[in-house]
Amino acid sequence: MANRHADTIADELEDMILDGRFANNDRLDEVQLAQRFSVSRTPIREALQRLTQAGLVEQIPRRGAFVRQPGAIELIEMFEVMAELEAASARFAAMRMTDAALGDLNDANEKCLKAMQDQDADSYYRENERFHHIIYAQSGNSFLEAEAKRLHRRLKPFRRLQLRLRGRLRQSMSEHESILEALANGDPEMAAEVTRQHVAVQGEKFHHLIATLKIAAE
Amino acid sequence: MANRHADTIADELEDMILDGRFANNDRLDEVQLAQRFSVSRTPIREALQRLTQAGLVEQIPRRGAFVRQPGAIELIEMFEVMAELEAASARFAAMRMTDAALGDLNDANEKCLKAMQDQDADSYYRENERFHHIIYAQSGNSFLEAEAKRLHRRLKPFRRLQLRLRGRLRQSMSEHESILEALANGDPEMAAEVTRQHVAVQGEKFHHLIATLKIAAE
DNA sequence: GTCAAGTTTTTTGTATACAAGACGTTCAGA
DNA sequence: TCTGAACGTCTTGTATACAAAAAACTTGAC
Repeated sequence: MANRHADTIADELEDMILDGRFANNDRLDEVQLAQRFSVSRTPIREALQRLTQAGLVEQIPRRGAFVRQPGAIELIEMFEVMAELEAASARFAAMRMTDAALGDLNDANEKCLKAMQDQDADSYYRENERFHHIIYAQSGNSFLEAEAKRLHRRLKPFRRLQLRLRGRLRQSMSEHESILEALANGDPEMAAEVTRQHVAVQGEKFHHLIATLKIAAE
Repeated sequence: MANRHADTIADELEDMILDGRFANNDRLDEVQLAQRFSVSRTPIREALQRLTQAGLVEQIPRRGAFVRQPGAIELIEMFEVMAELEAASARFAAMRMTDAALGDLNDANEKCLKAMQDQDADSYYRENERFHHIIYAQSGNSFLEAEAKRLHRRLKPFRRLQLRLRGRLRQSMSEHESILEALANGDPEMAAEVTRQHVAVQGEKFHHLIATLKIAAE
């Protein structure tokens, strides 16, 4: 986007935070990071600014930058919004998408199915992501696509978690089928509703998961 | 958010861009801005980074920062997304909102009506904004509220434009009534649908407006 | 032993200095 | 006159220097 160093540093830090390599409220020391990346504080500060804007970091004046992992409530809220963005994408896609794209979507879904049967988690994630990204793109609304991708990426590590729940994968596949059907039929309302449920249930599953973890921790 | 100078400078520049005080593709010279704000380039650069993240400015490596006014297509896309965010807010609000908030909403709407009768544009804008912000807040989803506010603010100058169209104000008021009714009845689907239309029509009106301007310019 | 005020030490925020890439200009050659 | 390459200037990106504010530590009184 802008400069070379600050740019790549921001990306790396973003990955590190999203991968959970920092605990919540960890302080990101500028000089430490500068040494770690072998640059001065300037590009580090620019990177931290970017992460702050992205909501991954909170900067408190004269205090420093702290990683800001979303809490349970905020995550549920984010899943709710994600469900709406996906539902909107699907509604538009039902009206606007090309036959070629529908073919791609089918392809992604079949590969998802195959990955599930092969117990190939990495492949499943990749194709599942492709499935959803195709829908965003086929909304015919670049702005919506960008917003959906942004939030999708933000939620990525948490989606991974909830997919571990027993039976969730199979259920998810069946939901994909319904989405495909609605899109193929060009039924906007159905596509929106089915997609909303598909994503919303992820949020709920996630909720169950953390509730379970909390109980287990007691 | 972070530091004092860069912060206020970013806000000022944002206002200037949103107010249309810069033409599209205007280059924002760092030293010029630094002199203008009586600071060094450092806080200017931080401000520009923020504006870039907000989508108001495009930074091209080794070339500089350019103001990036959204084109007609992008604006229509943004209105489409705004309609979805508002519809989602309204759907949740229909299920979650308090009686007190419903009263506030009624109050805002009545003041809108009065402002329209008084031809008091400023007052109308203020109360209309309050009306919508109440709905965001009553979605019970802080994340959604924040996203809606962000986009709402971004579209502000363009909403102003389209409201100048003949008869739009009266129509807008009648749409508000429908929204209120759906919310009062606690009907999520109706609230979502009516709200979506209310905002979507703004996008369409805006489209008409620029089409008209284009014709007039020929 | 505890609390508080003063001092030292860190750390952020800003200014300035320096390096390197992009653009414009000029001058030579066809 | 047009093309193109070398030079010079300008601007961005990064490093460093400095100032101010906050945190941490010391010291003294109770």
